[in-house]
Amino acid sequence: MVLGSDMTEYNPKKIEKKWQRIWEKNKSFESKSDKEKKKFYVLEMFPYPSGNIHMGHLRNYTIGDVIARFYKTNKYNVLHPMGWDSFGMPAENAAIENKTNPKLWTEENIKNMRAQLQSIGLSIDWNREISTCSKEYYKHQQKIFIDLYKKNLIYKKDSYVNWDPVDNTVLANEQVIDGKGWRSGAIVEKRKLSQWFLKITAFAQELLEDLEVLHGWPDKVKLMQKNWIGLSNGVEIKFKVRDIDESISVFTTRPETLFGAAFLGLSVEHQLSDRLDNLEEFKKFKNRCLQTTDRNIDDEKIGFFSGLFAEHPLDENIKIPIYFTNYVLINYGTGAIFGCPAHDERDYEFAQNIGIDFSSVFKNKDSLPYVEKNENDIMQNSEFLDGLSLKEAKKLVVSKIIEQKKGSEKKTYRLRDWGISRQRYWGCPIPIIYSEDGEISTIEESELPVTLPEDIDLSQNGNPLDNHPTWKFVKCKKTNKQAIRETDTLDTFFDSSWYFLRFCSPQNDDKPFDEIETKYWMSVDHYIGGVEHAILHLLYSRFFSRALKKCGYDTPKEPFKKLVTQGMVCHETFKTKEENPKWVNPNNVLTEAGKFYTNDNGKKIDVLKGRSEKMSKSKKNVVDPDSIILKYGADTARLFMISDSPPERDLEWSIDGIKATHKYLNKIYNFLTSNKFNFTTQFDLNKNKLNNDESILYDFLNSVITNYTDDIKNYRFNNAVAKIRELSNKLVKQKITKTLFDYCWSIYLRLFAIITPHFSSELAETAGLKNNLEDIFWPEAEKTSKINDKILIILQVNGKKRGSLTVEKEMSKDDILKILSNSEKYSGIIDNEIKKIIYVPNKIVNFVK
RNA sequence: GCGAGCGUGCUGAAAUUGGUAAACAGACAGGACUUAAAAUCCUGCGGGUGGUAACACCCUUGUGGGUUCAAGUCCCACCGCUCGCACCA
Repeated sequence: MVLGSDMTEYNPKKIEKKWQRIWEKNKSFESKSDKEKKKFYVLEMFPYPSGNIHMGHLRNYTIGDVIARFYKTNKYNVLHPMGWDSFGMPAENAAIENKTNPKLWTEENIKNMRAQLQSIGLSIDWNREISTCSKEYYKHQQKIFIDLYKKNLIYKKDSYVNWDPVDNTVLANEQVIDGKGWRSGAIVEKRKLSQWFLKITAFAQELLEDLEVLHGWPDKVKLMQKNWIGLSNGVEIKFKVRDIDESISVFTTRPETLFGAAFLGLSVEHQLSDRLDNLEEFKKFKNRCLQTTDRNIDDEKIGFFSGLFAEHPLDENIKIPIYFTNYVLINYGTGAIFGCPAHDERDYEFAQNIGIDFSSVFKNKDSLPYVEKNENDIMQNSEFLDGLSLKEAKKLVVSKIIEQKKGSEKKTYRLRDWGISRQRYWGCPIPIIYSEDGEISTIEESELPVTLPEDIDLSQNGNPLDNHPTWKFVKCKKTNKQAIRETDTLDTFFDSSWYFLRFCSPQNDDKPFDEIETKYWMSVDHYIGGVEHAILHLLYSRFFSRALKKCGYDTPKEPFKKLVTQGMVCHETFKTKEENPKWVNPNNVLTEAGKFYTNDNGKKIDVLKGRSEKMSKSKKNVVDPDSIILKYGADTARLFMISDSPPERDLEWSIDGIKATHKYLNKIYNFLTSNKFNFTTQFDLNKNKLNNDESILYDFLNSVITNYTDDIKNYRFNNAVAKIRELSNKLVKQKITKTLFDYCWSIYLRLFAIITPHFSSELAETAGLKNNLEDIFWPEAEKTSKINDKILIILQVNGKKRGSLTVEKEMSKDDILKILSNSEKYSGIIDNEIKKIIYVPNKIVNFVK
């Protein structure tokens, strides 16, 4: 294209730097609490500083930024901070690999990623930046730990963990692959360790019930949390063990089948198993059960007879054998069940394996196992219940059990307490010491933080804090006795369960957060992040808010008012055709005659196109956002990220899409620099002076403002982009009066600025705007703007379109019929065969024949 | 196995409370400009029938049924895909 004399070329690199500097200099995005102003807290889930931002970050932060900028121009006091979830294993692993220190590695990464995020042009208040691995952050976290401990919301208990015998460390479930340690390859054992737990189950009911209040959350996420908490209503029943002074409690949701009990099944981790622990046979059995790390539904159900019998709670003459089994979970209910093989598939399978007799307790239901629950089924083989319906039997059994003090009604949750101990170095130290006499005490508040030692040796096996020559040895200040520090560190989910509170007063040295500030800013109005955090992080954060409240902090119960879960960024994948196919980077794939191949040192190798999958290093389909921003600019990248797919859906990455997006910005930039216009916020022309086409355009402009605003508010960014492109397509093509031209393009830039801020700011400045674009109030649509009062009515016969008619708005049915009968084209529609005419004003006339 | 969601052109998608299906894009094809290419601009782009043509008509939202004047949208069944949980007593 020949450049016009006045035209300047679109140079994103130059203008993006320029505007980022201006925003920084003007402190455009710093937020101060201003009680007079309405606040808006936009937060994206903070990143783990792995070294480089990826497309998922780019998408996440673009979405958040559009919202933050939208509310800012709508004159809200916006809080839009950023920080780093900077503790965690990757740093430790990288440190071992690169022979460096996790702290240095993390700090390097943060520096790099901060620069990358800044190059996107995000409207972030960088003054509020926090990092969870900094002393200034974890000092307060240790205080929170102590507060929770004092309120009995943190406790220590023995629990079985995944233990890697080679690396001498505990592994998280996701680090155990096929029963082996992900790094060492050693077979993972279950080992009993004393671990710290957070009592999240104390809030199970509340966390469940309050889901109903979360109107701004996707139903899907709420349902996932509901299922995760997993409430079931049932009865806890005590079975007396014969000959010894013990009883076993079991939980059941089907008390009406109590006379179908053929055995008691106990987890090998049930405390009663201690009695058999010196039996060599049993030890073997127990180990076998414990070794299967991921207890699989396909595992054969095995049992070990305890030698003991229980009494039936409602008939002491019935003797029930007690078995230890591998299919009863210690973590659910009481770790013991009564087995009813006739009416439970698992118990049925077990009874078959062991050879236990059983019979149906429902009349005419002899095809076993019969697991349906039909309220009208009639009982049999159940003593005093015989002849009653299931419904009646249930009621009667429960009342008898309660009456005879053999048990009570109970709610049970699937949710378990949250284990927060990690035998790792790179995490927040737990502020606890153990004196020589075994007493556990918390560190004095004045002595916080307990800092991590920097001179550590990561090359040894096991917990580096435990291995450190001096760190753990201390003297108890209170008793002057020798003591040892807790060497476990906290799970990083602990770090991220309250960071959104810290953002409200990130520099406060005295307290985790200043309650005047949190009172103003909390809750987070919009929280945006990946759906993979639907359960853990979000549930933990909800729990923390409640737990902190119990500790006397003034926090809202629900931290996140509205939750937006964005989809993944996907990209096409290619594989070689070998027997063990290798992934091939799409950039290295060429096409020829509809076939795909790649070049390997001059050799052509055929490859197969796979389906589009989430970008990942292992599938070699990653595209680095940095390179895209460098080549096409941040505005192109931002616009592409939100143009095509709605946020909650997966986004298909396409370089053609990026190119086309860039082409569009280029086109508008060139057009507006060669067709000079003056930026204006006012339309000072008598609307009656507009010609017909112009008044249609003016109406359209107002409809764009309305719809675009609505779309942005509701995260329909792809629709918003479609509207604004429609507007610019019209404006580029149509010849219009200068005043209207100026006004329309000014509106365009104001609307578009939240998506492409550098681009819009630059063009607005070129057009003579002296202030900052983001300080101008969001445009408002003129509600009375319908200069053009015509409307399109669709004509249908039997619901099928037969034509259309342009009429005055709100025209009556009779008037429309009159027009139709006078019309040459449509008079034929109206004949004697019409049975009925359906008229929907301003929309449709349907003739039913 | 249980629970949830989704199936619309070659592709990403759009379609307020049921009311013009395919907006806005991408890919592709043709044309203009050019020695040529790139860039840019213009045109076409779900399928079919008839017509030289403007145009007219028919079909089309995974499959089959239903409700309704009217169904992509609501209801039932089936098929397919995706996600979450998974021995939860």
